[in-house]
Amino acid sequence: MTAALTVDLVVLTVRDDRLTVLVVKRGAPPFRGRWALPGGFVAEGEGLLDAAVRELREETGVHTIGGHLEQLATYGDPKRDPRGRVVTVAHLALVPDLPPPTAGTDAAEARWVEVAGLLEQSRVLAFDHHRILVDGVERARAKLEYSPLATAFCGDGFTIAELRHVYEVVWGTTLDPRNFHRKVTSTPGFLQPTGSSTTRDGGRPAQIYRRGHARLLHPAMLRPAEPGCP
Amino acid sequence: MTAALTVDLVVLTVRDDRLTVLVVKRGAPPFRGRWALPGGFVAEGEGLLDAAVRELREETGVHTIGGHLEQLATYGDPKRDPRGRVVTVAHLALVPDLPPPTAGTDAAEARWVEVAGLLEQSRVLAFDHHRILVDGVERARAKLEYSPLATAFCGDGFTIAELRHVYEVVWGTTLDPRNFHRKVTSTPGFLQPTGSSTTRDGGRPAQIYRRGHARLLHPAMLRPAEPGCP
DNA sequence: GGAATAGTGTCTCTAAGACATTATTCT
DNA sequence: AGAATAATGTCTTAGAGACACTATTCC
Repeated sequence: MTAALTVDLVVLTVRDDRLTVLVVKRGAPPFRGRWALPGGFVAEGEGLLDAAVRELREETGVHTIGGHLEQLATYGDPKRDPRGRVVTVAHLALVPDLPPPTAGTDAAEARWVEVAGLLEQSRVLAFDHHRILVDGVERARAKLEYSPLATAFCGDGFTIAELRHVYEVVWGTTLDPRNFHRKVTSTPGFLQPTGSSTTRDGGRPAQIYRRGHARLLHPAMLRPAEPGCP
Repeated sequence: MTAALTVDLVVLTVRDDRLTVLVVKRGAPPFRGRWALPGGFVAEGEGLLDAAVRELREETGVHTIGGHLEQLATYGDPKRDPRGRVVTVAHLALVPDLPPPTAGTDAAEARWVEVAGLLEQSRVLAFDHHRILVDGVERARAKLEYSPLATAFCGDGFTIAELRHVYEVVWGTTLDPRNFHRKVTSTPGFLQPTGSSTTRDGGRPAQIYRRGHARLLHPAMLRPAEPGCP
């Protein structure tokens, strides 16, 4: 069987103490005027990841430099698109806080929206994008546990407090600063000291780190158990 | 862009103390006569998971009852298929040891092959199926750590020794029987006692368990660290 | 000096790793 | 009785959680 092929993007960042996702207002039918995840058709002779990078740049002006981009999952329900058989390969991007996105060609408007609200209202996003968002957020939360990927939310250099803030916002919990400090500094390859430190008004300056070369955390940093789970 | 859409399957099982994968000998070009992962085109109006279930049954006679089937990843390199643009949604299936598969319509032959050998020889399988196999095996190994999915390799009722054997074969390690026993029986929801026990010649009978209702293990059962990793 | 933030130290408890012993069947 | 396999128990140690203190900057 032959199908139209698109990529969609769950682009997450941490802004103003909130986990936010990039959404665009659709400028063309179907779902014209509705909010949706950025995405679009894969071009001839174009790889899937390449298409995701291109769509992200074209439609929103966001570049993934310094961030992280990976394939999330593929959604191919026969009825997911009213136009016919459209299969989408969803991708997950984690990026540092960036200047407000600029809407591209296909999108009437692009903006950051708090994830929490979108997770509640399953009818806001077009197509099956609510499900894709749910899966993307869960993937991001899980990946923070066993990979150093939280650094993708930070800029090039960051402090341990900033990194901890990322964990707290993505997981929606609070973490003990001292135990967190011990954990991340004792995990080999997680962080790389730069030697420099912050300048700020009031308070001791903080060491600035870069992401290390580790790709997996051993042992993992588990998020606090859900209340009522055990 | 429009593309042909297929599903491919990494079907793993534990046979004769070996992790084995189901492969078929291709009965039609391209790669006619070469070994490949089972799979085929998605039908009109058919969901991706439905297509995977159907192909598994059609092409090999294997049914996934009692096992596990999930989406693995999607492979869409423009050059991955000489026929043109063919995007495949790979799936991962974990099944109990089953009677020898029967080749279906598209396949000249179907058989179980030890994974270890295929991982070494990256040129045996057609298309990019070696890469898909690598990803599938790694996914399976990782999932045993934080999910009770090893039970999918066992039949309906199984002993703790059988379950441990699955872990040992999939991970390629040996595990301490006593610590393993303590771990799986103390993790809530992992196992469900049936009350019955095995009958065998020589040796104390073993309790028979069924898979519990837990879908995630807390805390995870980590495989022994790779030598030279830390 | 005082406020603010960064970093270190200590105690406890859970759970994993290593290892010995007891229990229940069969021949 | 002896072989074979299942199940339980103990000691040690690594690491997470809870919590108090010291350090360095700015005003």
